[in-house]
Amino acid sequence: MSGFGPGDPFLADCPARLTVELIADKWTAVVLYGLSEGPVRHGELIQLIGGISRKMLTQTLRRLEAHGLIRRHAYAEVPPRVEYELTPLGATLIDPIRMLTEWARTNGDAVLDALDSGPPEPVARNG
Amino acid sequence: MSGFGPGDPFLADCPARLTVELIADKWTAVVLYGLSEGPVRHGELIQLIGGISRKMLTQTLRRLEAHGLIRRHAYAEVPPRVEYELTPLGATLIDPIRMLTEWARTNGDAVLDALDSGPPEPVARNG
DNA sequence: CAGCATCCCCGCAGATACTG
DNA sequence: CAGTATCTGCGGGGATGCTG
Repeated sequence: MSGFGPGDPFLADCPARLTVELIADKWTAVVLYGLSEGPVRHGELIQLIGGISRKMLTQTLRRLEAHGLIRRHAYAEVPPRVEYELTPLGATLIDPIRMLTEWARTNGDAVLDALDSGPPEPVARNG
Repeated sequence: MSGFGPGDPFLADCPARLTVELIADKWTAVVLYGLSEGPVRHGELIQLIGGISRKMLTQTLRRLEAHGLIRRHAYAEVPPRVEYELTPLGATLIDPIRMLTEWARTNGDAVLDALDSGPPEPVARNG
């Protein structure tokens, strides 16, 4: 069993794990998606996304910037204006992310139904 | 700006957020991927994935089961044998996940390069 | 407006030991 | 072998206040 090769994505210390851990964050995908239509300001993202704190947003943006997925543009104005936009590299991640949203749109209800249907066994799973 | 509609995926309290938060977990995608080729035992997953603790694996499996993405099969044998497999619903998530791995395979190096290139500004981002 | 620093708490996740 | 229970720590992440 396990037809996975040693260099197979995802398992063990393969390159794909990097990406997963990059995406496997509450906000990463959401932020990237928020930038998918062009440059957006910090404050706009806050409202657009909804539910994210300034701290988490900045943190996420910094990480994405460090990973080369987005670019930061600070304009020397008052009041300050800072825009973020996808890099070409970052833009390539939008498609995969969009697939996730498509999946959600299609199967979201099914997941919710499963959740409602209640846990198979209340407790005591041994044996 | 923001050509996103109110019901648009990802932003605010849209359905896609459910999926993101489902996937936005260190192990969810990895476990699903591990099951993508057929039923796998608990212990096999541990070794296959590498780095996950029994506790986290069980926890992840339970959640996926609750969400209707995987199914649990416990065989009344000694020693006990338990297999997990994707449900049809869960199987539909493999494609999106695979896209992520494809992306990683293609762009993983670019991300690592960006990381090495160092942070744009060492410190003091204000202004 | 954007961002950093600080404080603080809750929960994730590892380690360990026990049961069926 | 599979799973649970308990303890513990570390860090994620919110709230707040200050700076440019």
